[in-house]
Amino acid sequence: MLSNQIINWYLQNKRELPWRETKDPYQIWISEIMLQQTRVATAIDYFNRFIEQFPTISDLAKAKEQEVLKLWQGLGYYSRARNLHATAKIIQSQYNGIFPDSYEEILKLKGIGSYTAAAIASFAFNLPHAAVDGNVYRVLSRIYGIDKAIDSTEGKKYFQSIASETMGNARPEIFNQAIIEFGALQCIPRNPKCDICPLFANCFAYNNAQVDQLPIKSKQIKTKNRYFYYLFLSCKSQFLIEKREKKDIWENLFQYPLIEYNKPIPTDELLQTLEWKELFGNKNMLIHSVSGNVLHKLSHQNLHTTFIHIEMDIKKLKKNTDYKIINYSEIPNYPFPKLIEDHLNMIVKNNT
DNA sequence: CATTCGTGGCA
DNA sequence: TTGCCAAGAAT
Repeated sequence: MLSNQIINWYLQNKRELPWRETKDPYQIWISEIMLQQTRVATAIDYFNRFIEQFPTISDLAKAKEQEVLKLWQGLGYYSRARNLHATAKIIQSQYNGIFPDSYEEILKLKGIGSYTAAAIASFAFNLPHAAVDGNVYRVLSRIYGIDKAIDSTEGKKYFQSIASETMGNARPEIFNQAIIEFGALQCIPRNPKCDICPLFANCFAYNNAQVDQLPIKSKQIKTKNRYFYYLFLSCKSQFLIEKREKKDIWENLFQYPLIEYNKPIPTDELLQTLEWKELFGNKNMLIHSVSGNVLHKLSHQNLHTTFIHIEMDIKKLKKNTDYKIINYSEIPNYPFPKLIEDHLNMIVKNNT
């Protein structure tokens, strides 16, 4: 039986991971959110720091969102952290601080979709729901030779039913862990280890030379270009930051004052723009330096970034704005996108 | 249904 | 190098 083969493989090959040492639904929840679109190797350190700082739902519910985002800094997809925090507060107030123990209730929580609900329901409560993630799509598509697109509504529904059938009467907790781990270590995206695979004899893709063609994805990602001009306004060891509050990338993270264009603009033209004049008027200032083009690539965007370092009396800028003046020593209190964090690290390094 | 949301690793 | 992709979810 396929489920037994996968489970046997798992029992002999599984990794020791911090979230596998607990049955606490809170910790399992945190790990599953972190692991969304994120590699295990990256998530481990973030997980340990997170649990250390927020050991329980109550601790997380009492925290400030800014603290949570700071712990999340560098992980990406920051809505995960915002939803995590919001959900902790809801569990605290509406569920008496107790993590819900049914699939349907878990699925209602912010930031939890069908995969994560099934993962938590099975790992923490051993409920029979097949957790279908990218690994499972890959494993099932290859074994059964399924050519339905994994990013179509029809395909998702079909794979969900196949996964449930494959799980059968196996223990949900073990089976879900096993098939995910099998996909992560053995049936990997590129150059899967078919030569040492215990399932190759019954694998459709292997026996029909389709391993490299499965799974099928229908959509293609397209990226757009944005042009960021960040103004690093400093005075001795102080500088200006602002909070990003629009529905865009990096919501509720901090950055320097930003002038954005949809096409590149020469620095001398930038000095003539309305934004620039509104910001500086006739104030006394010195352009300390202008960086070269820094390319920051996101999944759907290329950010062509220029950092303009200006030295001036920044206290004179503060009126009528949401800008905040902070000292280098306060950097650990504010969550920054990696693009900004990297620049700050360079600045601090050059001034100490 | 298509798009958007980060960052890092790998060939 | 450049593109793909990783324990997906929300809109």
